[in-house]
Order: sequence, then structure tokens, then C-alpha cells
Amino acid sequence: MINFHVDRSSSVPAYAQLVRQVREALRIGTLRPGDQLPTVRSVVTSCTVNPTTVLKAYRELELSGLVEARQGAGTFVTGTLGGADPHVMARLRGSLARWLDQAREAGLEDEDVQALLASVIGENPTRRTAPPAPGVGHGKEGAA
Amino acid sequence: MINFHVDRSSSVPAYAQLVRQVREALRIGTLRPGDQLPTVRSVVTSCTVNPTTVLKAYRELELSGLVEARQGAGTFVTGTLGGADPHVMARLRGSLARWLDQAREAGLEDEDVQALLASVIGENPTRRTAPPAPGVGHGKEGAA
Amino acid sequence: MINFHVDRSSSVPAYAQLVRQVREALRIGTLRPGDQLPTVRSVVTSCTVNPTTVLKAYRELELSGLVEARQGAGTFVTGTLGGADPHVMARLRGSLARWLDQAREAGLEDEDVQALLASVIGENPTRRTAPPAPGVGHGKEGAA
Amino acid sequence: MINFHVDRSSSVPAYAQLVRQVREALRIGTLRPGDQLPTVRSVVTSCTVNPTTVLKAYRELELSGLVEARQGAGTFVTGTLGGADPHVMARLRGSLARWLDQAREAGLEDEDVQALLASVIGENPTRRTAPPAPGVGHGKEGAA
DNA sequence: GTGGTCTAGACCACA
DNA sequence: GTGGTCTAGACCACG
Repeated sequence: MINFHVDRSSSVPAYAQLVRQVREALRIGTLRPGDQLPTVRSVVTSCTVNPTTVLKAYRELELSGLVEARQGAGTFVTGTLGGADPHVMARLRGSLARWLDQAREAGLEDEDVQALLASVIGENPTRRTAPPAPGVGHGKEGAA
Repeated sequence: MINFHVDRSSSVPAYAQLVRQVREALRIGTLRPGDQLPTVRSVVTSCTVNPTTVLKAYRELELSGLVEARQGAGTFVTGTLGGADPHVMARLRGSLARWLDQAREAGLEDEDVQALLASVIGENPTRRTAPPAPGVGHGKEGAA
Repeated sequence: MINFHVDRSSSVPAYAQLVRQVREALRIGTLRPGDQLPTVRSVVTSCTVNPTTVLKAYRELELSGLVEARQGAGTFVTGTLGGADPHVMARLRGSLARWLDQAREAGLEDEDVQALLASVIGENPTRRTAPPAPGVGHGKEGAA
Repeated sequence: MINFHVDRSSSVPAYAQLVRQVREALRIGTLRPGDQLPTVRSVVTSCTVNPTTVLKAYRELELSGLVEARQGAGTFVTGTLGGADPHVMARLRGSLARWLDQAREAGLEDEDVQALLASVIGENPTRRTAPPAPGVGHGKEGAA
């Protein structure tokens, strides 16, 4: 079961943080179709946000076809994202973790690391995602 | 000279996107003390935002001591962030770029990559940066 | 400019009624890309609903790519639906209107007429739309 | 015997969908006084809803005098709606079906057709049915 | 003035 | 108890 957390001091709206966390979990495989999301009420207590904020996040996920809310039962994952091979994912994750260790030994903070990745991604972009493309998908969450 | 771009469909406020881009540029070294930021007017035309939006971003940067507005001359970088050794930075950047190539060859999209980094960072966090202790793995929401 | 109205006694949620009216207007061509939707505040006064209700409707339309909200400017149509030839549409509309006249002369009420259409549509369905198919699209609004 | 179906993704409550389907069947004549409604148990299995949901629908129909529950026997139709001449009804149904064929040949989807009817009804409304006076053309939200 | 987020709380639909 | 809708009102971001 995914464990949400919201950073109230962030300029990213709370509901968008929740949406993002679900999407990330779907991408890295920690959330799979059939899994249940935390109940609205549990998120309310664990993150001290308002029920409507959670509802808004869940609703947005539902409209994008990633989850399904069942009255009286809960909210469940129905879609997938990324869909890369888990083994490959794990290998890449390992090598990235080693790189992170080096970066941290060199004194880089998390924000440095994120900036670096954003920069490297932006340098030779792959037109597989949709950076400035305003299509049908979401395009919410963050711009660097 | 840094080249701003704002994503209007992002949930991150336009002014915060500008702030963030300056901070990232400072972190990765593409912006250094003495460098000039684009004039408000040029940002207005290039990003089609309102002058007050740009002013708000610059004011916020000035308040955090990173830039300085000189009447009639423009806005100039006066502070630094991260301050890692440029050579080390370049080396890390190189290895990260190679990792990115692998990831992309494996079919990962940009969003996958970002999710992966967020997850790895969250797994063994360094308490040098931000506030919250991630459960599943994120700690990447943006700072304004 | 589309003119909303909400039936408070309907079991269809107010926000869904608004969404539906926009979608219908897009289908019959009374709303086209570039057109502005009524401001949230004007809908609030004309339909005596809460701002958040209107926002919710507009947000849903935005997520489905049909409209775009521009801060400080308003909400504008950006997508289309149906896209049938306006002339053909007008001709069909005419013949349907004549049929309606007959039906009413025969004593049918509006609810009869709607039930009849629902029945005829259900009898020989076209698999162009998505009646019980839960795909990516909305699927909200009503079931007969 | 009427064959219920509920669309769980609809914003119309499940019980209201059942009520509506009975009312429509009464209007178009597929359900007549004396006919039996499906047992609660059968609806539960065929639509995978909760017994209380079906009971709520049947109770509402009973309160409006359309059906009558006979202990141990089932629920039976006792009232009528619309009451138009069946022959006229059949004729109108036929001409509507022909119109539908034309519309579909012209490429209209079901949602287009529904929007068109709503628009035509709203244009010159008969004040025999519901409450509000449409501006653009709808008057079709459903009543439970 | 325009859209957008969040809160607090009431009430409904469903299992 | 679970999700869902609506209200009332405060405050923010933008033009």
C-alpha cells in the first residue's frame, strides 16, 4: 500500500503531489493494477489534508483512467504507466543508486542532483514524452 | 544568458517556474555570479507572461540573496548554490548522461527516469536538504 | 456564449450537468474552438451554484482536453467533438424537428420522446460510441 | 421481463438508473400493468449491485404508484406512464428509427444524436414536462 | 476581475 | 465505513 506524504511548503498543490506520487509508483512498479489506494479518510489523517483534497486527486487519477473508485469499497488501480521490464528497471535503478552515492560523496545535495538530471534530460531530449506538447494527457505536475 | 520557458499547463505557478530555473542553473553552474538575467521585458515577450509575474520571481530571488537588481542596468547574479567543484560536477554529469542513454535504450520515458531518481533519493535520504521523510519514495515536489 | 442552466431536482450532479451542456454544445456546433465559456462568477450568479461546482466542471473539461483555462483571462474552448458536417447536421436537425412535431401532436411528452430515442438507439447499437466500454474517455453523465 | 443494466461509471446513482429504466419501459410500452419486475436477487446477480440498492429503486417506484410488491410473489407493474396509443407509438418509433439510420450514415455518433434531440426539444419546449427554460438548448438531464 | 487551491462541514449513495 | 457532491468562504496567481 502506497504511503503518501505532502509537503505543505511546496508550491505544488497538495492534490497534485498525491497525483504525482501515484503516477511515480505506477512507473516504478510499486503500484500495480488491482492494488488498493489508501482510503480517503486514512490519507486525511496521515497527511492532515482535507477529504476534498484527496478526492480531487483520486478523481483526477480516475479521469485519466489510472484508478477506479468503487462506492463503499475503496479506490483501486486499473491502469499502468511506463510498462518497462521490471528486471531492466531494477538494473537501471541499481546503477543509478551507485551514481547517486558518488554524487553525494562529492557533496551534491538532493536539489543539485535533481537539477543535474533535469539539465541532462533537457540537453538531448527524447521525443517520446511530451515536454511542451499540450496534447490530451495531463501535463500537470511540474516544469523545470 | 539563461533561457526561460514556462509551461502554462503546469500546476506550478509561472513565477515559481522562473525561480526554479534560476536556482537549477546556479546549481549546475550554467549561471555564475556576475551573469546577467534576461530583462523583464525580454522574458515577457519570450514567455508571454505578465511583467508583474517576472518581477515577482526576480524579487523572490533577490530576497534570497541570489540576484541583485541594479536600476537601469538589469538583474545580476550575486550568490551561489551548491558550490560543488565544477570538474567533479562535469564528471558526474557525464556519467549520468551515459546512464540516461542506457535508460532510454531500455525504453524508459523521461517521466520514468524522474520517478526512478525520486525513488532512489527517497530510499536512502540525505538529511542535508528538505523536510519530509518519504515512505514510498519521492521527496521531489519543487521548492519555491 | 453558451447559457447554462442547472436542474437542482435532477439526480445528475450539478457539475455534470454543466459538463454535459458544454459537450452537447460542442457536438451540435454552438460552441467552437476559441469561444469563451461564461466566467465562473457569471455561472455562479446565473445558476446559483457554488464557484467550486463550476470550477469542478471546467476542470473536468480541461482534463479531457476540450477547454483551456487561462489565468486572469477566462476559460476557452480548445477541442472539438463529433465534427460532423454542419450542413448535414442542420438537415438532420430539421427532419428531427418535424418528427418531434408529429410526436407531440400524438400526445408524447418530452420524457416519452427521450425514452423512445434511447430505446431505438439501444436496439441496433452502433459500436462507434462506447456504451458499456469503460475506456479512457469519460463515460460520465447518464445511463438509460 | 425487463433486463436491467447499470453503468457504474455514470454519475447517475445506481438506484436511479434502475428507476429510470422501468419508467422508460413503461413509456415505450415494453412494460405493462401486470408484468413482473425481476426479483431483487436476480438484479443483484445480473448487475452486481447491493440488494439494498435494488430495494431502494423498487420502493421509490412503489411510492410513485407504478409498481406493487406482493410478499413472497415478487414486484408487479400496477401503473402506466405516457399512455400514448401503442399503434401511434409504433409508427413514430419506426420513423425515428429511419431518421436514426440517416443520422448514422452521416457519421453521427450516439452522443451526437442525443445532443441533437436535446437541442431540438429545448428549442421549442412543450411546457407539459419539466421545469427550466433552456437558453442554448438542453433540457435533458434526467429526473429520478 | 479571472481562474485555482484549500478548508470545514453537511449530506447522499453504496457495501 | 467508503467514495461523492455541494456549500461557504479565505487566500493565492495572473492580467
